[in-house]
Amino acid sequence: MADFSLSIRVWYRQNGRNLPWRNTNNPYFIWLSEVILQQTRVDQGLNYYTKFITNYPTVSDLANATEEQILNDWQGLGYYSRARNLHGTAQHIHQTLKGKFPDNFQDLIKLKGIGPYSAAAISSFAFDEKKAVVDGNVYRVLSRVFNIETPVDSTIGKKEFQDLANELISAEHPAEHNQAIMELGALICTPKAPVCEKCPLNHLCESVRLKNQSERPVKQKTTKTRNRYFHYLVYTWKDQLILKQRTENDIWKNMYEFPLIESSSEETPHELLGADQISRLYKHVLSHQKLFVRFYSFHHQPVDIKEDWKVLSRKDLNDVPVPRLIDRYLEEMI
DNA sequence: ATCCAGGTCG
DNA sequence: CGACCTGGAT
Repeated sequence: MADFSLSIRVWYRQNGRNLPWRNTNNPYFIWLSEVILQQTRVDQGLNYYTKFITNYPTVSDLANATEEQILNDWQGLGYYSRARNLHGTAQHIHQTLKGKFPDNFQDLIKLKGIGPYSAAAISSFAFDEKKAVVDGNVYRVLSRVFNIETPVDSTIGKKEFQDLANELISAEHPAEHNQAIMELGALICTPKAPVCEKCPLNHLCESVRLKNQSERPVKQKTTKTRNRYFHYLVYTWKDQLILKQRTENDIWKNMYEFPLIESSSEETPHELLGADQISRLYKHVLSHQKLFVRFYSFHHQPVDIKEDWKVLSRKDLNDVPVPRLIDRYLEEMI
């Protein structure tokens, strides 16, 4: 199957996008880009990548920042554990590893926030190690070209696809091969309406022959979601308002929100009936939860300000990391 | 309004 | 193996 790698690499040289993280060998920059891109589209990730290499040009800069600063710059990207792990790993590299960035797959995968995909990506892109990446794009390309029905979200499937990817990767050009297969998945072998006419693999693709592209890849899990009912207390007076940090192992850990009453129904809790204003119902969907949210404004100071409440003025809002839901409400409120 | 994509961790 | 977030497509 030397044909596979050569075909996609030739195609990639002609058709690959020119993205900023492809013009560097700096492992720190590549690490940043891979973590940002882990669950994010390129279009959205671009601005964050620029922001991060500007604000934190070296791993030491990242290590010396506060988690709050990093979460704040990460705000809006979602999956905030990525930002917390990024910070923790930067500190680990800066302090324990004395600033020496791990330079091989085995050491990279030990780091918090770096799994098999990212370790393969960084080790191949920055150090030319022959490690095959397997991400969502690769699952799609391989399941179609080889007509594989094993569910990609099963333990057995993960191994099967990783093994196949390992067999296909070019020994001489592992980095280019990895870029090429992912780019093919992103631009040609797309989830819906793949552009098979332009695909360099169409002559050997089993899904093209069988016309079953829409049935690949196979996934088994259907995610269950639960409903939650949030009632936010929005105290505003003069230029001040109150936020509180989420510290539990729950959604949005270490991000800020208004003081919260959570209940088991959409019904307004009685202690909030005296609010000066009640917002519309916001529906906010997460991967495993659907939030039904109302904001209850009080145009005065709270009677007692709890220990863990943070009083701040509106101009300081930019420095506090908040989830998209809170950000959206603030935009509408102001 | 509903559906879907996407790596890592505990 | 279930949980984590958001935005884009339909």
